Amino acid sequence: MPKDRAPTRIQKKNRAAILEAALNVFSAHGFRGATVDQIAAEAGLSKPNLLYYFPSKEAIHTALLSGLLDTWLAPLHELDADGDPMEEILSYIRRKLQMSRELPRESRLFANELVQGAPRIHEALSNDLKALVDEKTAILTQWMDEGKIARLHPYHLVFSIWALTQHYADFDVQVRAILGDEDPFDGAEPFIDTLYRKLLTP
Amino acid sequence: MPKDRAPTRIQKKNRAAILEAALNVFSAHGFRGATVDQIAAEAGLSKPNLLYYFPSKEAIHTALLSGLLDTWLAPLHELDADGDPMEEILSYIRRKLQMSRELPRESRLFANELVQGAPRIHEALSNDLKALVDEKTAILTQWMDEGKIARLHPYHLVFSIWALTQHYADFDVQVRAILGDEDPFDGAEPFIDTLYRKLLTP
DNA sequence: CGTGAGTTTGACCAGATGGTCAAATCAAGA
DNA sequence: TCTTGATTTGACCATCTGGTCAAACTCACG
Repeated sequence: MPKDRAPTRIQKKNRAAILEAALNVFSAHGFRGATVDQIAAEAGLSKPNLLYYFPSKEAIHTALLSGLLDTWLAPLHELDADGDPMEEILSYIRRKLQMSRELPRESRLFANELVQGAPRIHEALSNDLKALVDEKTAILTQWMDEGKIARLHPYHLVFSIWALTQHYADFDVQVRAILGDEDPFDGAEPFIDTLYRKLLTP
Repeated sequence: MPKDRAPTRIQKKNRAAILEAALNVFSAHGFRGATVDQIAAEAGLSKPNLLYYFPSKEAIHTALLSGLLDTWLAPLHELDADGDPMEEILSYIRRKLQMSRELPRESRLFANELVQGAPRIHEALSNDLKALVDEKTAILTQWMDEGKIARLHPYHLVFSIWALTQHYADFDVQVRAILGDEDPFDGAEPFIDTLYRKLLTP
């Protein structure tokens, strides 16, 4: 195991390569379906060498998830209580949809974990995520109280945004099987935009 | 392997027990994460005995998926071109949501498969599912042409229904982590109902 | 009851998989 | 250049896992 001094050039490069490879493999096969050999091969390292940088498969997975959680929640963080309500929400949705488009592996990584009961991130859900959502739904509720947007169950409003945007990354195969050559996101963006404009208009 | 005559009493009982156990295990851990021993134990059989009824793990999975596909698509099948457009769509949505509530294991079984690229049901998606969706979106399009419901991209309308309803089964842990004790479906039903009333009203 | 088909199982196997270790190789600063 | 810590690897191990098989047991029916 590398000592915990300042990471060397090689350590930086290899750790990054491992996490990148792990993202590919874990998002495509889930934790149990991924093998250390596969990750090592994809990172261009031998298995013992990979295990020199991370003590176990579990450790790689954990590092990956916790490293990406911030990225994943960033769009919601940006929701600003002082902005225009409709614009704030719609641009949150656009950011979420863009993440599904540009970071589908990350979306599927979390989806895999969640579908199987989130054994490894249950804590983060009940703490960080819950806190963030509570903070932001308070803003939504205030906007509703002020009559700026339609009154709706704020938690379910958030769930609906997650569901509609992440669906395109998580169930990509299904979407494409039905749409054929059409780009999913070309149609999704205006559709979702229209949906929320109608829904949120008081 | 049992001969393919009329199945005996014991064959019926054991096959059913195996599929029930397999549904539990596959939906909770995915194909790769499930073990034959686990399924056998949960079905109350020894592993060799289980493999007397199904030739392989793969075969159990396939039997399960193809057996459930009809159930899974039934709500959409019922969408009736001759009914009242708004009522037809809303009751389709209610049926879908009810399935998420009552058959969450089935939902997660498919979710697991889809998130990982649907290696085992890709064909069914491109054939059966695609055909059914095409048939039903034709009805939706006609209703739009007649001005009975708002004009929207019909495929994305269907995707949105799947996303919003299945989200509650597939990502149950996350939803519950945020809602706490509140029953997810109590809030989801009126929310989704309101959403589609607003969205579909021309 | 006898019998043959249907059912069940303990013992076993081969390959996959996560992980270890000592030895070899490499890199960078003194 | 030399030394020392960082890096890499081949060989290896224990366990898990899907699957096999022959022998034993059970059941239904004549």
